[in-house]
Amino acid sequence: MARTPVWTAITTTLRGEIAGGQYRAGDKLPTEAELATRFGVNRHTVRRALGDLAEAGIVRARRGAGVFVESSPTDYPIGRRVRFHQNIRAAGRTPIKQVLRVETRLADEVEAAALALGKGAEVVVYEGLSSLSDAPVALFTSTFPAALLPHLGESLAAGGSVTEALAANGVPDYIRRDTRITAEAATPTQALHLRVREGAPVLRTVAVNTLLDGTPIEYGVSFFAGERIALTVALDDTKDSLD
Amino acid sequence: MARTPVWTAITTTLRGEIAGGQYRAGDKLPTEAELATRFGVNRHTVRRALGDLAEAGIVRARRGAGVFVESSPTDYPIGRRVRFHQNIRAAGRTPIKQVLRVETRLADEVEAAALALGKGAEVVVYEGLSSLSDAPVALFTSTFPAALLPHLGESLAAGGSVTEALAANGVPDYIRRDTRITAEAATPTQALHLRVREGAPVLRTVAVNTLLDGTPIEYGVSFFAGERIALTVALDDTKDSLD
DNA sequence: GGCGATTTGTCCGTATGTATA
DNA sequence: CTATACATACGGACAAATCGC
Repeated sequence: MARTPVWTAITTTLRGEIAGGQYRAGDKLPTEAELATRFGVNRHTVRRALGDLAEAGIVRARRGAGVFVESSPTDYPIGRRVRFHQNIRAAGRTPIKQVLRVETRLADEVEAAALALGKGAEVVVYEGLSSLSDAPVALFTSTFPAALLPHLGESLAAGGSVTEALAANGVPDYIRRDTRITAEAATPTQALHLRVREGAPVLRTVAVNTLLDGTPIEYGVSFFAGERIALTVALDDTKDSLD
Repeated sequence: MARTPVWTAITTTLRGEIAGGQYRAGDKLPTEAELATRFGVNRHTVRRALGDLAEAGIVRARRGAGVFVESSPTDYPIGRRVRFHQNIRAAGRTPIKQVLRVETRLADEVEAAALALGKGAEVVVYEGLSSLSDAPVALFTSTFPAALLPHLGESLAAGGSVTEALAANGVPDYIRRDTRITAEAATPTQALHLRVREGAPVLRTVAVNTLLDGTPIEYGVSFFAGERIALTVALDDTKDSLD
């Protein structure tokens, strides 16, 4: 059995702590000596791990100063009215949306169930890739009931945001009903689009958006590059019922 | 470059769709012929993939009837007042909590910042493993301010739930402030505890729980077996401000 | 219960690329 | 370099189990 080298474990641990938000962009990591003590290894072993992170552009070492976090994952808030573009622009970065496919076809069983459609109903399917400053972060597939939104396809193909396309089709507002989040290994196709290695961890979110009256309007499955994006669940401004 | 076999990709895709909730336990998958058409491969190739899922106990084939989902991931709701034990018991399953370590020590920088503590403050650290019907699902580390909860360590070591231990120490209620979710590859240690293969996708959640007045009371980092657990964010009963 | 359509299980064979001796 | 073995992938045929009418 091939044991994993110690430095690999250290790399993974530190990468995880940066991804998890313990250390944010600009933060200074503990000194090499401190890390060596913490992991119970020699300072050279820590350096091997830090070297890997530096090569990957995650940290940068400055002689005499310390090792600093270069890039930490982008926060992607999940909430009732989350809109990808608005959120990201608010964070001062430039979002890019690339349309991979827009088509109208019959709903499969899963889609029909999620959108509360009958058998044989048509859906508009929108597949795309969201990027941030040249780094792809999310691969998404959104499904809309074609009957409610007859001209949505053309609006989406134009390349704007989903919110805009929906607004142009008479849906001024919508809310997120629920979201399921799982972690998976990237398939080859996902790896290609998200520019991660095959088998790298990705976040899958499955969500249903509804009109204010509860009518399902969008069924979306998204895959996020797990180590570049942190989904945040903000529950600050909410009140819910008892336990 | 070693190409990945087609059947592997199909296995991963189907496993993901089951994990993502498209197909729930008891559901019937599309027929082999339908899947073959969908993926554009021969029926035998689909069978190879289904065979793998069957061997892993994820699906079960019944001749003449179809292929049915055997096990789908457990829902783990994230909300303001989420308690692991209560939730799971509500789902009719038996939760087990295993104490790996309870200690009191000085807070490191990250912990101090999260709990709004000064330098040199002491914290109670509780590390454990949550299981469900013999299957480990979450590896967690919770950190509490020792000053506010002087006897928490003993309560936790007794093995009850965190909610109970906090209640016994004068904290009748607490709420979750925010949660960050990322996907990572399992380290060897995590893989061992969660009984997944090394490098398997895990969900990392970082959360801060506070008293009703906003005082941070718990800083927790948990790792979930990504393909056995689906974090669900229910936003049904909430109202939040504008966009 | 019977019958036919559907669906999985098993067997035959063919071809191709890759790793190994 | 050749021979062999193995995994991948496709195609077809038929048996056996299941389900709906």
